[in-house]
Amino acid sequence: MYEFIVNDIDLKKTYDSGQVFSWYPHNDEYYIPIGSRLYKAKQINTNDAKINVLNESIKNKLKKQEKNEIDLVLSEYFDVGRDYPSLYDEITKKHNELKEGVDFSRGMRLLKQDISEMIITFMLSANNHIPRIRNTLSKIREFAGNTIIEIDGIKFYSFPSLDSLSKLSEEKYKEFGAGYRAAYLCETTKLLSNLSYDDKWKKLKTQELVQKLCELKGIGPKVAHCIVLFGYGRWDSFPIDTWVKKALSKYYGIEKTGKKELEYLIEKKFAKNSALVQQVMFYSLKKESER
DNA sequence: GTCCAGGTGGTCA
DNA sequence: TGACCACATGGA
Repeated sequence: MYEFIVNDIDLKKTYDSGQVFSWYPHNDEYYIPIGSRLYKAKQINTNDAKINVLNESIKNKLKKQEKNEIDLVLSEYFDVGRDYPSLYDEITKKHNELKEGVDFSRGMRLLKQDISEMIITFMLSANNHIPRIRNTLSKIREFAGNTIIEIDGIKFYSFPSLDSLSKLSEEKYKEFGAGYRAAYLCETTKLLSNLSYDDKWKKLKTQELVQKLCELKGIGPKVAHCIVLFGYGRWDSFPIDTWVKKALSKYYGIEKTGKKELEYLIEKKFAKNSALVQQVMFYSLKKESER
C-alpha cells in the first residue's frame, strides 16, 4: 500500500491555521482531496504524519511511474523540501518578541495548493467566517466538481476547473452562500477561464503577480497575498488581515499598513521568512483569542 | 438584537 | 494615495 511520510508536521495546527479549507477531519484523520485523488493523513507521532492514497485499488500495486508522480504531488503540497524546525528557530532568534507565538505554532507547515482553488477560496474569505468559507466551497465542489470516491457514505469531489466555474450563474454562487461576493466570482472566473494566465503568471515576480491579481474583481492586496503564498508558494508575501494587524500593533506599534509599510516588512524586517512570520502571527493571535 | 468575520469596491478629497 | 461606508450571511 502506498505510503508517504511527512516529517515535522502537526496536522491539526496546519488544518486549523486558516490556510486550507478542503480537508475533511474524520476519526482522528484528515481526508484530503488533491487534484483527482483523495488522500488520508494521520498523525503517527508528535512530529510526523503518514499519507495514504485512497482511490487507487489497494490490491493492485501502483506502477512505479504513478508512485513517482504521487510522491511529487505530495512533496510539493506539503512543502517537504523546507526545514521548518530551523526556520522557526531562526525567527525566534531574530525576533524574540515572537517566541511565544513561534513555540505555539511549531509543527504548522505552509501548504502549496491548487492556484485556481486558492483564487476562489480567498475571494470568498473576504469579510467572512472560516466555517462559512468551508461550507460554500464544499457546495461548489459538490455541484461543479467530479466525484473522486465515496467513503462511509461521504462523497468526495475534485475542485472544479475554472472553465466549469465560469459557467455558474451569480444566483448559483449566492445559493451556495457566497453572499455579495457572488458577482465578483462570476466575473473573475469568466475572465480567468478565457485567459491562459497560469504559465505566464508563474514567471512574474511576486509583487508583479500581486498587482496582476489585484486587477481582478474581488481581489485586493490581502487576498492577492494569500493567493501568491498558498497557491504559488511565494514566501516573499505578507497577507495582512485583522489578526496580523493586531499583531503588528501589539509587537511593533505599527498601525498603518499601507504599501510602504508592507514593503518594509517583506524586504527588510522579516525578509525571506515573511510568509511564515505572518502565519505565526495569524495563528497564535487568533487561537489566543479563542481560548 | 448586536457584533464580527483571513476585505474589497466605489466615491471623494 | 487614504479615509469612509456599504456589502450578504450566519454564528456567537
